[in-house]
Amino acid sequence: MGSLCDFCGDQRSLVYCRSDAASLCLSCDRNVHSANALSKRHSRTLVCERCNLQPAYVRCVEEKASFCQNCDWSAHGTDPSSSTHKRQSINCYSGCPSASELSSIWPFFSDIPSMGEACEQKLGSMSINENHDNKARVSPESKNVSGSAQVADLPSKDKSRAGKSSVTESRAEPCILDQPPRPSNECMPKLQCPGSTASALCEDDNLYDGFNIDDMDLELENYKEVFSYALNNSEEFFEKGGIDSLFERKDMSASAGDSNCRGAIAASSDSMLSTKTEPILYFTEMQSQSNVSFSGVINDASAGDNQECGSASSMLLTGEPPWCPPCLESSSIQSANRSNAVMRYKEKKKNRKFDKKVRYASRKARADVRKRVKGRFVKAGETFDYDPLSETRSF
DNA sequence: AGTCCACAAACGGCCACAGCAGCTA
DNA sequence: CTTAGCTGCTGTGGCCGTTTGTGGA
Repeated sequence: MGSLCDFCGDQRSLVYCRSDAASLCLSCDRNVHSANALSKRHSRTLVCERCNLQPAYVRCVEEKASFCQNCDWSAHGTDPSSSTHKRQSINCYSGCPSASELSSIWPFFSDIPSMGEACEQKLGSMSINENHDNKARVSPESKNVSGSAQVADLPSKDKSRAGKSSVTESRAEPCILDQPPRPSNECMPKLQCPGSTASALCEDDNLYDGFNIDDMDLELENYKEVFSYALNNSEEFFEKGGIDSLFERKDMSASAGDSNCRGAIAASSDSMLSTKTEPILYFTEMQSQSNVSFSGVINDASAGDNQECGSASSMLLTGEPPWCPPCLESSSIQSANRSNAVMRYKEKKKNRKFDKKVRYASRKARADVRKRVKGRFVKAGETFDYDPLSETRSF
């Protein structure tokens, strides 16, 4: 039996929203995410059926269960008998898909206990198109299944920019191994997947082991093009949850990959507009995510066990590029949304903890007892103004 | 609307030295 | 091939100067 819905506390939670860091039942999922344009962008996926805490990224055909990366590893990574289980990547979705649309996303949809039934009851008559009654919003939201269409809608200047970018060049083949390719469908909710690059990474148990700064540097030209937008349009960037999304993704990357990277990223998380490392990461994010949204139906394997990359998905995976023209909403709604977004960003930033990881405890132990002068280490035996042990001053 | 100022927060450098990797004899 | 010795690099925490961000006048 799974955990209960974080919203109603009554029904069993079935889907996980990374942006909200919440597990929801289908009914609440729809209620919550049909509230406004921003929430519609939230990327959701199935909740892990083992831990019921993390978003699932893979489904085991044999066990008919969805797993987050951690649980997948514990279930399949260590047991030779189960390691051969056939597994399918699980797609993310946004908007408010109907039951049939969910079935399209997840072929195993009806296998999920109580899912199909609940869905038919609660979502049967629903369609994602309902949520786009405002035609002004249709272009980026509901009509968007293939990212390339978005690119085509871009103003000429941005179009050329996008065209030059490797982002558009990397669109393409569906990357799901086990799932049959599906035709593009305008009624389908947006499917958010990381594309071939990211999925390849995630199919590997050593997530981001291949994380290579040098490789990214090769894309510096593109990075500049893309990142310059964030510099010039920082407010809109924030409105779309950009910084948070970026940070969370970076955090994931670092923790999953190189611990050295983590410190650098965490230390400079609030100055992303002024450092080199982060825009590179941002570009990488843009690139990999764009692969997804531009290629239509792809897996969301990049999510992996990353609990925190959800916002990245919510912003970038929706297929709406940061340079996308704003919707034709009333200015008051936009203003309110922006205020809310900025407020949420500040709140999250405030609560965020950069738990520095000490790699060498022995060095830390020494540093903790080392005498100092104005914070600087001094040679043994020399006068000091601060002794961590006695917290006294020698002069 | 644009400019200036004050304040707060964040950032980066500095220091000594144990431990580690790589190299040579 | 193994071992010892050497060299160069890394990382550790607190302080401080500089830079950046923010809000009010």
